[in-house]
Amino acid sequence: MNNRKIDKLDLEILNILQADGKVSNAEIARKVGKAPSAVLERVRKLKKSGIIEGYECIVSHKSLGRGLTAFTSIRVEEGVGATEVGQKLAEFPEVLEVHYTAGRDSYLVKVRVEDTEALQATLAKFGTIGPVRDTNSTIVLTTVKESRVIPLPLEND
Amino acid sequence: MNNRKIDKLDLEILNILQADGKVSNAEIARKVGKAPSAVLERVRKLKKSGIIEGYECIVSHKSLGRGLTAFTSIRVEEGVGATEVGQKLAEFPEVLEVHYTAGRDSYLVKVRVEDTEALQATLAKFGTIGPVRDTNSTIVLTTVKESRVIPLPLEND
DNA sequence: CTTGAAACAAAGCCCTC
DNA sequence: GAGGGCTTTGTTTCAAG
Repeated sequence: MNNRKIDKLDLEILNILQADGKVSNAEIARKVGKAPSAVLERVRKLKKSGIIEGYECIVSHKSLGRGLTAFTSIRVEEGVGATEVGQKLAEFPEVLEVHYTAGRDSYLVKVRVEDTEALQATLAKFGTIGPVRDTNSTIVLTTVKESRVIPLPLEND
Repeated sequence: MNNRKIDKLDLEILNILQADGKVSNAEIARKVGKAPSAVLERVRKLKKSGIIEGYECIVSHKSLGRGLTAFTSIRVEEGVGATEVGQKLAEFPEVLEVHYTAGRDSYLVKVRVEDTEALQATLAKFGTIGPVRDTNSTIVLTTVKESRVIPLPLEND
């Protein structure tokens, strides 16, 4: 979590990488008009400082029997133990996201499973976690957009 | 969207790629005990058939002034035009996900912005979309897990 | 940040099974 | 059809300026 100074060239590189995580350093170098070794050094520093968190291969969940996405709001017993609940929720492989949210003490999790039957099984597992009071699921019918690309300001900070 | 037959070797390759989107074909080949050219051919077919959707570079939003994540439920006028609303929502760069959900006619969107002020501005923009009735936002305090890695069954289909 | 050199990987071809 | 081995091209990586 090092807070390095990010300049315009870093932002350019990050934008190119966000558009396609598989571009080679050589091609980034061509696009920004610098030598490949210079770009390599930048990318390495961005990775080391935690600004680049990693690279993910996006696999089609529909093609692989995980066609059902649901968002489940989970109310937990107020007070202590809330953090551990989040950790336990994160351990389920079918739970892709775990967010602790404001408002009433609750988590919002994104679940990706095969069908409604599997969702029911997952919700039942949630119920076995101690401080979990109740759950409220919203089934996704169509996903129009799903990305992690964040807009980067192209001026300096 | 070709429905090819996925065998165990494909699943192994996908698991390795999901764990690290930047591994080289050569290293995958070493791990699965096959020649690099064979793995390359598999990966290409997986990409072509849509099972591999792409590769994303994950950039730390906190490091780059997008520290606020919110989930906003958007009720829309029932009936026609619902799809266009989803498309319009997806055009906002700060809107990372757009899901059309069951229940009442509504979208669930994930928004990533700088602060609450920016969230307010985004919500105001949502309001200018014709069929949008009202919005309901949940602020994320802590994100415990955020991934797109789906668990792959290691037996054949 | 650039250059140049060496190690490595990608991608195409041809061969075998 | 699918994988193994080879070759060429391009990329990564390091050292030195």
